[in-house]
Amino acid sequence: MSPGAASSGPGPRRGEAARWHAALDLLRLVRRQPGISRADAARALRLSSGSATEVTARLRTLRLVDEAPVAPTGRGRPTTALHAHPHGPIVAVVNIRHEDFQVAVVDLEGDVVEAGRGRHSGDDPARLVRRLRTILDALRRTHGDRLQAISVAVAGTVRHGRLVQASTLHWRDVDLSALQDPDRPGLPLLVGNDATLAGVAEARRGSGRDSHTMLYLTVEVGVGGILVDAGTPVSGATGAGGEFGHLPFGDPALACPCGARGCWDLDVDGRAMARHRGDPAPHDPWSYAADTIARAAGDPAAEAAVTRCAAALGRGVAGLVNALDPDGIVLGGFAVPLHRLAADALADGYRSGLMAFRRASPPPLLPASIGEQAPVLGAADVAFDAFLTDAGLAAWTGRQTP
Amino acid sequence: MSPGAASSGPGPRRGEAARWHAALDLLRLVRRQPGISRADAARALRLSSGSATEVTARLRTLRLVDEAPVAPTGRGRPTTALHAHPHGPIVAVVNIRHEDFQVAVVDLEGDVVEAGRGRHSGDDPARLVRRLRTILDALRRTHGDRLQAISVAVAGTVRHGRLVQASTLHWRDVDLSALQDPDRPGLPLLVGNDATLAGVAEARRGSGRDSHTMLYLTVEVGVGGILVDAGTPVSGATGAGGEFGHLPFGDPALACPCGARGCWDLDVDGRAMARHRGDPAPHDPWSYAADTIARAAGDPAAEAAVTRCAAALGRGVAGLVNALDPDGIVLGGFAVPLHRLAADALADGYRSGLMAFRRASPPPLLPASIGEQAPVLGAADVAFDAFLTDAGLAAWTGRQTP
DNA sequence: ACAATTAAACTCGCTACGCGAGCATAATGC
DNA sequence: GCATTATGCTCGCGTAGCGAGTTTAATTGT
Repeated sequence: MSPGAASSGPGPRRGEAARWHAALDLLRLVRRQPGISRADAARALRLSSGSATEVTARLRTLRLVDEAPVAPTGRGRPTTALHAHPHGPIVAVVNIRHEDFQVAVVDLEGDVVEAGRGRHSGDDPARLVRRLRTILDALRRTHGDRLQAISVAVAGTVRHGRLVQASTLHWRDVDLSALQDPDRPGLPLLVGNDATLAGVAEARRGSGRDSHTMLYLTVEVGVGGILVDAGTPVSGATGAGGEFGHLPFGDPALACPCGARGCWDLDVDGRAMARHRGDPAPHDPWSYAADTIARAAGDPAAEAAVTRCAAALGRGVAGLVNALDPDGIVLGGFAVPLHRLAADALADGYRSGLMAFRRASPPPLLPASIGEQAPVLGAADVAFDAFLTDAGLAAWTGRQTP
Repeated sequence: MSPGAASSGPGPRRGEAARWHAALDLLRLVRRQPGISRADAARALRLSSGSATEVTARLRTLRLVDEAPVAPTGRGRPTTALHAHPHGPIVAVVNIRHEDFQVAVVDLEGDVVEAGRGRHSGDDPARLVRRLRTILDALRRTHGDRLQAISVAVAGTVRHGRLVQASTLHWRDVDLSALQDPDRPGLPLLVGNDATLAGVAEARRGSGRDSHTMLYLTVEVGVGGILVDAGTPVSGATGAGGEFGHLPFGDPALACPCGARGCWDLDVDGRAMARHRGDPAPHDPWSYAADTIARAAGDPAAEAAVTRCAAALGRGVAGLVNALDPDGIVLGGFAVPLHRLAADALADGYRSGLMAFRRASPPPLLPASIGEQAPVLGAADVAFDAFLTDAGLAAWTGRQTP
């Protein structure tokens, strides 16, 4: 595959696309910096003031951006602030987690305009899918044509939009295409791994904001994450990239439920803590890890288990830094308390695992800053990435795509 | 960092850029498919025949493309084949290896129009740099303004265009910016790791041609490589990505010269073979590996050493597939004979290290198909990537970049 | 040999984007 | 109140790309 391949597939023709080029750039900018002034936007996009007038006027009548007066800051004619239009495009987001789910409606600015949640038993994926369909149908009815995509984050491995493995959910090979709306067959349905999407959100809006290449790592049951390069997740050919927990950093004698041996997963989560404390393998490694971390302050065995996991985490992170060369590492899930409670062990494992030339200025380890909403915001981000293209805008403006 | 960031830096203004958009796309297409017919190109770029006429005419007068008549294949007016212009832009490429170097001049099509090579003692990087400067100066004099970039591939770790570590060359922190031409200070100088650039060439023109996300791995002294996603190398924040050999897949008791422990490097190359054969650590692991591989046919100890290295290679590849999700793996260097001589051991290590859901259709292991020229062609590829931009084209057409 | 057919290149008027220059407007500062 | 400053608006101009019609160079059939 080569970059710069011309789109020979369906989509608007060249001239059409060129005409909307500046408009697209402006929308992307507004999404990245909501409330940016029109004057600043014109400078950033290198548009003349005449063109800026023309483009914003066009986008206003299309209900894509809204212009609000802004309190004057200095001399000169005051400018206006650009925002998502109150009746502009929105995406519906679902985040399927271990025992519950979140639903949200997000606008172009990344604002959550509507949010809900619910619990699920987890034993019947088909039932959950039906339930989510009902909720999404209701959203479609209230929001109508404003809805431009459905984006799903799920706690499991996703390939080509299919959930192929979800160990914490005890699901295998669940087809989520039933979430598609039959009344709007063209409506894009995007499916992604929750850690991948959380990483996207952290890279664009969270602790990874200033990194060019950010490595996101989260420990729950095992290790998940993603490398986000210039805002784009490196999720491989099928979308299943980022399963860093199944790199063989650990003891080859230990078999992983994934089918391989010596997986890093087994060295950093509740299962590792149980081994270190001499307990049998826990049924619920997540709760076991939470419990061990809670006890670490007073209980020496728990503290030692936490320390050993932190060291294993640090060593693995160092290996990934050697291989992938990020300039920022963002930690989520249990990696945050591991980092807090055993900073020295983690830093030692990290430093000593780095190639010597990297030790002068190793990339910083930062705790995630978005929290529970991260997968939701990341899912909205990738959905708007897909919308803010020639084809997506063509659909909104009513132009047909041949 | 977010994608779609508008270029607020220097470069041609928007209107200028838009005007050359189709021309750029056509040049990129000609580079990817030299000799493509004008009619096919117009279809691929979705240009009307009128626009195609206009664009090609413009590019012809600018000495960027050349049109040659083509033997008619069927009915209808025969079309013309698009090629790099014989007086069009070229890049100078240098590949610095262990004991020798290659120099080449490559055109837009990827054809090597001039090639040379030389040996170097390796003990004095400054002397080599001076020598290369002389050669590059001569190239500049013969080719004049046709020269659009200098692109350097080097057998070592590169960060921000600086060579920070080259263990086989026994160099540390060499500044290659002296290769810059003082008479043409604007001439871009690009520096990259040789395995990274070989991976780019394999992904675009070699065995990885049909992969979307290709993992390139080469064994020489240690393991190098790169993940190439949609033609773009994922080389991290500073350009030092792809050092997969320094992932801790191996025995933590073994110290690696890089400063870390348990590096994969130590399990797959000549050093590993020496351990397995009970020999002391070789001074020249490359030659030791070559020798062991040569003996593997008859010598059981050598054969066993090769088999163990192949198994270690397979296990590591599986881990990388789990983490990065490529759809094609291209093997270079000693990985090719390891794969040939111990196919079963490699395949067993590979299969058993994969997550279960990947085993149904694991990405294929393919030998590299370009060979020695791969770093040179890859270096030319990235140089032309940089040239085929608004700014690069502006420089060629004589427009000034504000 | 000479049409008929076919695919591609060329010509030309049309539309719309973005530019730039000039003008209008709304704030600050003296 | 008036100069200053930053911004938005108007309008003529240049150019890309389209599309429809025309021309050209090959094959295919009689």
